[in-house]
Amino acid sequence: MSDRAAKGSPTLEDVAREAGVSRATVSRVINGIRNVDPEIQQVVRQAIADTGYIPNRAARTLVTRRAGDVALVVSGAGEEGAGAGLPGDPFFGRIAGGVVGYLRPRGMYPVLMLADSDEARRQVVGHLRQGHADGALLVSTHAADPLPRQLAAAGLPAVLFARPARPAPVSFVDLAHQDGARLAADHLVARGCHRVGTVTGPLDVLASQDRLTGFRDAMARHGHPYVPAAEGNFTLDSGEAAMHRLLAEEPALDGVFVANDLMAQGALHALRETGRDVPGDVAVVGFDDSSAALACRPALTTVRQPIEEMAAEMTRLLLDLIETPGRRPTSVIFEPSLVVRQSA
Amino acid sequence: MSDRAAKGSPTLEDVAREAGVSRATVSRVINGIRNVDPEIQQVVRQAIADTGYIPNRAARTLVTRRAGDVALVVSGAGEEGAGAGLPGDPFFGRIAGGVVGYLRPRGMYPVLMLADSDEARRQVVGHLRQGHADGALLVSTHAADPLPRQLAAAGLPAVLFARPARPAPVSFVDLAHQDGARLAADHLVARGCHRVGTVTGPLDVLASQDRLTGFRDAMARHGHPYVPAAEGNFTLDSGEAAMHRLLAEEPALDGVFVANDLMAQGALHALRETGRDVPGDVAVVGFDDSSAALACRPALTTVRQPIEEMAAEMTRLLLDLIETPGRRPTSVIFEPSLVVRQSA
DNA sequence: AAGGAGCGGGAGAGCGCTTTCCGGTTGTGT
DNA sequence: ACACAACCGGAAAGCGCTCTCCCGCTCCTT
Repeated sequence: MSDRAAKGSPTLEDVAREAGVSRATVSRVINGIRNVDPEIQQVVRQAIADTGYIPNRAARTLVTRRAGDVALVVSGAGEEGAGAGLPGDPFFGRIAGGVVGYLRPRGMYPVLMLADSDEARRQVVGHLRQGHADGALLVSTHAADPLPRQLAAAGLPAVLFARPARPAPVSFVDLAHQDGARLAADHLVARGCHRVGTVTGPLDVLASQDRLTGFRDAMARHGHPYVPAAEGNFTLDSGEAAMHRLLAEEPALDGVFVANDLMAQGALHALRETGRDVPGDVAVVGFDDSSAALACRPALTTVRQPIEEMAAEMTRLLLDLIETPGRRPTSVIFEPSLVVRQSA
Repeated sequence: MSDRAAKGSPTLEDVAREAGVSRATVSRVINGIRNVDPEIQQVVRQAIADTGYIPNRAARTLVTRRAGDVALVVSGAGEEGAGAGLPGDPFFGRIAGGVVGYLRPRGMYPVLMLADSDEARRQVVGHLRQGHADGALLVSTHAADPLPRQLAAAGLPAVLFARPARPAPVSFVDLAHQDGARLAADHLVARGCHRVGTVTGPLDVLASQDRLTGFRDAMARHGHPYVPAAEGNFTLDSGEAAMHRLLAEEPALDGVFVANDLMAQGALHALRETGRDVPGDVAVVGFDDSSAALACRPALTTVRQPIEEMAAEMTRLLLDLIETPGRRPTSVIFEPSLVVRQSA
């Protein structure tokens, strides 16, 4: 122990010598591959403990060609467009939480990468190919993100959060946005709202489109063929502005579905400014069940996305893909649920 | 090209053959170490381009004993205590943003690790020692986090975000919390507030203590020997409750300093509920300049922490430490600034 | 009783890279 | 001119691990 303390951490070789067996045997014990005499196993384990041996990841990766962790790529964050992306986006934290929650019990960790420019995307692909990670979890904030294709072209396993705008043979998880919108519509109608509008997200985002069409379809089924809509871009300010526009078009509005909670918070401000009571005069339903929903007064009734579970599933799919490279792309769609609070 | 396409990605050997030089020379060109004849360099670069060579990270790590990335460890997130930790904490996103911003130009990425239990902490230390990362950036949400010491004991380079509760020979970055509190006090006094109180963060957190004492000291210098305080735990609800308590003690309050924006948002709710106008009746100053500050109506006047810069500096310190192992611990303290909006 | 299947263990060949050591060439000082 | 240094490129030794062979043993089969 004293002699090898000088030469850095112990290696397999050291353990083997200590246990009086070969490197191969120690490796087998560690990796639980093939049968090894229980007695020898015991000796080896003792030797491992005695030497304080810790396997060297790089050496293992070199021969197995497995890095043993995955990349969590946030694409298109800082570029022009909606939310601030990574910073301040509570979404990101929840996704990361779900990913880490699934990975950790398996002794893996995500490598965080941002791809907010073409240059950055190139770098990300390059690093993945260097073996930094075995695959990528991709969260695109942009509709036309080229990264999914680039990853596919490089033959790198990848799973997306949200269906890609341009169809591609890639696995993904997503939410049944239309069903969520329907939940909101049903709730507003059940409350007795007659003049209902909606504040949408940026319409170049699929999720926004789905929420809008889902909402309109559901309202149509309830006998409301026309639903006024104002487009926002998922930020609080844009929600406030959109709400004002909606009120200008339909001053007698008594119910509104807002495509995310942050904009709903802005809508609440607009409603208060114009002297309307929520939920007395106007009922408001948000989307996401983010922390913003609880920060609102009145607290927001909202459509919940099970982000953490979705992130965990996304991770599961990726590990599957890494495990079985030939596997065909899969998609898993989650069902949203309505969380009723004070605003509607 | 055709023959080696079959056997996976090209290696140094392939490039060397293509360029008609030895592996060593190619390696030297790639790493820019020692002088290599410019002409040969050109040939090698061409060969690299032709073969589409990408260096294998594991092999490089194995011999250089450098992983080439760092861990971003969030410690004590899910455990009992204040904020939800990672999920939903906008802080985390901003820190991550600052870290990635500094790392990316250097071709590095952070590995995200959560340490929310003793078991998890053990795992984190283990993985770092396996060579997963060369050092750790540690964000502790808990006062008495054992991780800094464990890392130090394992001889792993580490830099903390925020001064550790128990003094330790570790580098860290922090904010001059007292100065921030003074900024708030000066502003409130300048506005003509006479009856001023404060909502503090959890007092087992150093930052909370500093903000409180800083605020009290500054108010004392302005001739206000006593400042009523109510303790919150950095959540919106706790801020609202604390504000109510403060109002009970001092109904004629005309100014309040709240130790973070989220609680300030709650305080705003309490003030509105009790029929007080902000800033007319009561001026409110928050802390952090987080996204919550902008979500408030009126928008929050707040003390800004340059989180991104702090995170970048933290990263710089860590890379320094990795570069020069013997280096002594350093600390860098950032100065806050006041962002004046509508609430005060 | 003899042949073969099955199993547990060791030897050793790499995985792809960096880096020391060496030899040959060219430049420099006296 | 000659010794010496500086410089550049190649050969080769690993870094620590996995995994394929291979060998010797036991045990079952016929």
